[in-house]
Amino acid sequence: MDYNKLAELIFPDIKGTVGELEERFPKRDLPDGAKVTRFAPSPTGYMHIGGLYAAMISRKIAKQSGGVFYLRIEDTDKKREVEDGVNEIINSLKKFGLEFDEGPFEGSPDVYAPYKQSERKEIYQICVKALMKKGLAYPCFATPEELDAIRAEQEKLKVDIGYYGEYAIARNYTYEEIEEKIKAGMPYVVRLKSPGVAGNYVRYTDDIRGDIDMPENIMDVVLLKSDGIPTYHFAHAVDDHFMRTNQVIRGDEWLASYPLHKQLFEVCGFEQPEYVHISPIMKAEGNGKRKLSKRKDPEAAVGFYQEQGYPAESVLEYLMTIANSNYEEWHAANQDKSIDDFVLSLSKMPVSGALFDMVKLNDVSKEMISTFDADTCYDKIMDWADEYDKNLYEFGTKDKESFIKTIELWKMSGNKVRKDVAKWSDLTEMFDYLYVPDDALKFDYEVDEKYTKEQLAEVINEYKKDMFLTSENWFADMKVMGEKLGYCPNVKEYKKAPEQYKGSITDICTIVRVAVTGKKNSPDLFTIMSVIGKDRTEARLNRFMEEACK
RNA sequence: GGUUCGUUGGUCAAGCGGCUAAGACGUCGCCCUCUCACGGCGAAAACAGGGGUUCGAUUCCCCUACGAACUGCCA
Repeated sequence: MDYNKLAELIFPDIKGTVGELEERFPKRDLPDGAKVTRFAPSPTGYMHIGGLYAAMISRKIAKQSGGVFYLRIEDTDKKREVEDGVNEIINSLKKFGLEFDEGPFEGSPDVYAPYKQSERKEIYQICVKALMKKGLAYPCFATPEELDAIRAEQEKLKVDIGYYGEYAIARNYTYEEIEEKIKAGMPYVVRLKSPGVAGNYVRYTDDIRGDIDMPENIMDVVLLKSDGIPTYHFAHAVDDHFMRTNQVIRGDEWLASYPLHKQLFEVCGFEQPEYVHISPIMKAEGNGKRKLSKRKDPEAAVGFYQEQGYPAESVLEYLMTIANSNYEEWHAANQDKSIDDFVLSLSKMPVSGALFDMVKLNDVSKEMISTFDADTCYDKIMDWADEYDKNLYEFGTKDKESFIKTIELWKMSGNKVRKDVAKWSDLTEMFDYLYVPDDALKFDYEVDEKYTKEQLAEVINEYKKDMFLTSENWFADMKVMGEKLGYCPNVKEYKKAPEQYKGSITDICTIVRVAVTGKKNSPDLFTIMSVIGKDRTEARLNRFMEEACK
């Protein structure tokens, strides 16, 4: 077979050469050890938390080595595409401080452009034509039905499933046969003529997993689909070569296709990038765990965390603790440094998938928020509320000063920091008594069953007589009042002889707290009452008498 | 079915032939304290199972079980 003739038959209009491409996309001029990494999503407009995780790691590896982090859009499958999906990806990553050095956006350097695979059709075809000239690619006219039949046969015989060896019927067509089919207008794909040999193994070294031996690829995979667009695998080889990626960081679902990718780079004459396969983020289900699923798990979407109002810093911080478990320790020892100063180590990444732990995220986020000052909180809250909580936004806009006061209230108790808030949506849930107007406020009083209604009423009635809202010695006054009613002013004393009292100062405070806030846990009660004011406090005490003491 | 990967407390995890098997979150208890918190101290809690190799295995090898990924003209 004259492969040149075949190549011209299939690609009469493709004139470029691989050599020209090598010149057009020169090697990057970077210092030794600089990593070129990329984030390469499909433009579905959906950001998965795992995608954010991968992007964070890829960017970090590039940045800490003085390299380049770029965005490439893998839009070879039109069915997946969503309008404006690209911008959504860029914007949502931007919110996490993950910006690209290059990509399909305004202001990007364009040496390696275009960054959308759909705009690189000719580049792929040049490469396929070159392969065909070398006898390493051929057209295949098999219909889906024929392929199904092959598969069925293979299943029956219990041999490897796929298009290879003796099953690769189109491999042996003569030029004349091919020409005839083409002229007849039969649709076809272009397949790799795999040089792989069954029984051979290839060794792969992964920074995370170490050495892995896998069978060499023997499949004649599809390189170009019938519409002339490349499959993922081929596009990966061509793009990562000509965009000069030298470190591919990707999910471990790609691990199994390493032998194919290695072979593709080899037949094309491309230098191999390094690969690293990161484990997915999982979710518990029943007794086992599974990958966070777009369809089933709302928390799989990055948007979920934005809606809930988790600061971007918190999410990143949590993801970093998953990526390198020594991060927490490092951060504790370097509290003045930022996450950008941490040096991520690929070899310390986990090998098996970690369960996403919302409780831990909350803890990380509480710590994070406790380090923000009130003004920073204000800005972040308003950013969030503008989109997700109009009432809160209005409150914050109308009276910034009192709003800041409420922030200080839940951030600090005296001079001690509090760590109640993990996400901004907690504000209206945990602190509804501060942020929700009284007429819209629903109290679900968290009263302990140990208190009788009469007991509650007695304390509230007594307290109403003099709410000492302006008192410097509010707590001391509370003690006096409690003592009058038979409650021990000192917790230690009370514990020594509980039978002598109705309760302790703790009970007095708890009862008033629940009456005013509905909750048994709150920041400094006195300050709360000062913030909401005397009238509202009194109204709430009355309401409590109505709703909880009868 | 085949290929490959994985399996340390409830969760995330250190560990790389010799330890009473770190730490973090969560849980529980105690202490501090002008209530709630914050903080401090402490407790319970783990090497999937079975064979080897070795003076000695959580660490190395094999098998089993369980889990995961891949096995497309989707990425």
